[in-house]
Amino acid sequence: MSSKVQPKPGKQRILDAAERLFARHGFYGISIRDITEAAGVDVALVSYHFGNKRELFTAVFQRRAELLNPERLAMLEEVRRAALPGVPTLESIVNAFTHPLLERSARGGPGWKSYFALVAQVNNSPEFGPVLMTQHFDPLVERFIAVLREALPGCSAREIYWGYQFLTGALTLTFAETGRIDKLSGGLCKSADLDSVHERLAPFVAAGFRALCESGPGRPAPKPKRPARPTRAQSARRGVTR
Amino acid sequence: MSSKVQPKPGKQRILDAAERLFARHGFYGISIRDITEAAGVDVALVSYHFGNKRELFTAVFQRRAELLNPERLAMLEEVRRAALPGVPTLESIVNAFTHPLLERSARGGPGWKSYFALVAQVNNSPEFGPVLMTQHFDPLVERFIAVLREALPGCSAREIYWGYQFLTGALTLTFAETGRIDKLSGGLCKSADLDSVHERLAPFVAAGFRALCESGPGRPAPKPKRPARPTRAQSARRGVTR
DNA sequence: TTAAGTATTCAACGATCGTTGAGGTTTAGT
DNA sequence: ACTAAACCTCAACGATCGTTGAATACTTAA
Repeated sequence: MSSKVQPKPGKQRILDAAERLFARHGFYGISIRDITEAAGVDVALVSYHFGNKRELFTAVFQRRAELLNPERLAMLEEVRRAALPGVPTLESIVNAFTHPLLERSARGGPGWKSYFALVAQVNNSPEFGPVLMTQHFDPLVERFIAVLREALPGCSAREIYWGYQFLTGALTLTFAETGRIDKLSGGLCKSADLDSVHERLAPFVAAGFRALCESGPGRPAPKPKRPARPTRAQSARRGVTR
Repeated sequence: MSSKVQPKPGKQRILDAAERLFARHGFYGISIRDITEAAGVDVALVSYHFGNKRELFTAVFQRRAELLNPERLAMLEEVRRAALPGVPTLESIVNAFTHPLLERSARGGPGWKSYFALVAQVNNSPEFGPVLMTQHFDPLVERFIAVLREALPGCSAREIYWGYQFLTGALTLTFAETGRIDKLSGGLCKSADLDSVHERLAPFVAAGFRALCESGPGRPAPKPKRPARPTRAQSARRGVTR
């Protein structure tokens, strides 16, 4: 035949369709038949190529993580190297963590957008999050946190772990691109405008880290030791003006 | 009979079981039979009380939102009133937004924990997020953002909307309680330790808001107008040390 | 006590679910 | 051209899905 109807092989077509549909409706919200019909292949191909539905899910999750993490790691080490003999700025560290993601989400094509939306759902899922996120991202995150600790030498590890938690929460909700901020802002902000996120996320998170680490070496003033001069956090808890 | 086997009526038993199971496995990950078996009632009761599965889902989502939002709104107005004739601190505003949630998640019982985990999943879902979050939380959020704009008079609305996006992302991932931070930190941080979150989230987010709004009245330096004195965000984007 | 209305159970419907075994087609090596 | 492996289709399996109509139990008010 001179021209093939389906240029891509079935395995990739399945991965692409599964990525798009899983991202929208979750693992249980999409059937194997939904995926294979969207991919234009037979139902049995999923079992043939991936074993079962669950393994297809992890294959989708793994495919782009393997492309992403080496680049993020290299960028982190480059940031670290360029700062020698000092330590890199918080902004540059956070940027190394988020830039490869936001860049591909903005200009990497629809597959990347779907992938990050899928990561957002998985990250907030008690069922899949602990398994998949840990499996595919933990080594990278541990290295990232180690560099953060270098950049914040006086800061306790707990503050940094919580800061990372806030960072990844903000980042993944952005990736979900639910369009909610579009409605809330009356069109002023757009979920798909990842460049706007790119400009704002690193300064936001870096300032948050600094605020966490300014509160003290160990705990951030859990109980008021000096009632005459309350910290900002304590004032906030009582609803006091500044 | 002297003692009834099931003290609660079936409708509430269904809501409780659905809340717990939907929070863990999502809307499609749980069948009506899973729910009714956990509740100890017949399958047909879901259709009788709620119409269909989807309406049960929204009923679960709505039940505690109705209890929560008036309290959050009242706390926000109280914070605002106490600050007159000035404006409340960012910390106190964020606290009014998060305290009623974190307090109930920490000490409100297992039902509340499940509920917030469900909200976390819905918030990051392209399918359910725009519908349910908008429907049940938008009026509250709009009021919250209006007060934020009062507290940040020189700040553009876009910065505040993006800041709110980062806030709600960090908050909902915390509510998901996937246990991932427990593993990452080697037990140093605990997902269920909402008091630790409570101490840190408001300072983190408030500092982030200030950083966003310091970058300029309109846009936060999207293109370098003065290359001789780059902003922190631009340095971060290039991976430059400080 | 009776009647009305609400709450719950029972049994079953058609549809769709994930998976599989057998068989057919295409590709690659020799 | 032959073979073996890889790729894909077809048809069907049993299980489970959401939903429903009819029948039963319980509660409430007259």
